[in-house]
Amino acid sequence: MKPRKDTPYLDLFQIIGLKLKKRADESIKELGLNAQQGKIIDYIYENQDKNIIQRDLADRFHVRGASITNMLQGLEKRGFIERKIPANNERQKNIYVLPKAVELIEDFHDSFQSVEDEIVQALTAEEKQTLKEILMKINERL
Amino acid sequence: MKPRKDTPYLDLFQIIGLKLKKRADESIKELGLNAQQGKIIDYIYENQDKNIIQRDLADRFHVRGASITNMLQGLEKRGFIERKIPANNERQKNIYVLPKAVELIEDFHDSFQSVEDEIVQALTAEEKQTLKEILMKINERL
DNA sequence: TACAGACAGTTAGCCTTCTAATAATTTGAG
DNA sequence: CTCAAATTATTAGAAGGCTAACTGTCTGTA
Repeated sequence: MKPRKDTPYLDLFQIIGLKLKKRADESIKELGLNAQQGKIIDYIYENQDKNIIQRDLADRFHVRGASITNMLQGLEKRGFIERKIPANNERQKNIYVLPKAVELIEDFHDSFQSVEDEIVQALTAEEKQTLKEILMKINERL
Repeated sequence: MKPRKDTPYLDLFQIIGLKLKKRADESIKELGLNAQQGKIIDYIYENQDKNIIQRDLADRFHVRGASITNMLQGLEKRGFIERKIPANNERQKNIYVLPKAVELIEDFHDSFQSVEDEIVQALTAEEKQTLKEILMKINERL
């Protein structure tokens, strides 16, 4: 007899996603930011030499442009980043990390790395490899 | 040379989780609810004979009690559910699905099932099995 | 058995995301 | 070359999550 409802993959991804979000937020809370803000600062830092604009962040993090506007306004007000309108296109804003945020980036890496380790700690090397391949396959096709 | 930052599992889980949430919301939007509301109504329906209370929903869905209060107030106001204080404990509220919501449950199942299918469509039977085992292992230890 | 602490639920206020509408600028097709 | 359409960013307002503080009820221990 089949169960009336059976979506184990959807359920597992949702629950694991929620738990990871909470772990990640918790692990960098002491820095006065949340995980999403940490990820964004890190991404800006790694890419600020490529003239990234807000649109790029929205694409990379799968959120709407309006959400990026909100987030960056907050980070700018608190002195973590700055935005400059480039000379060649007045519609856009290039984004740069300020020293106050650069100081935190190593801490972000440590925090995210420790959450990463929690995910895979119980897996064998082979399981880790298999999992990564399958997740990439799913992500590509979704 | 190692990359300065490398959290592929955390990143993949976050991105896949976000994409799935959007797919699921989209797939039941026409019913006037979001995926979380659908999941909750479905769960109440399956368990209303077991005298579930709000605390149980908070645990099952990994959200705070206050969020459940909010959600259920909305669903009650719109006539999808009702809450009754049981005779033996005036602190609690038992939760029941009303006919207006029961009608939708088959549609929820179809919608969630189609998102489920999207997740695993590109996988072999063996990959599906392996993935489920690994996800369950990760979820248990998180 | 009385009452301190635990437990269930609610409220208020904050934060982050979303959609829809809007403004300003750039692009490209005719 | 021009102007309609596309692009980038912003705002306002709604929704849903959170924490902290609170009310009311129950429970167990001294």
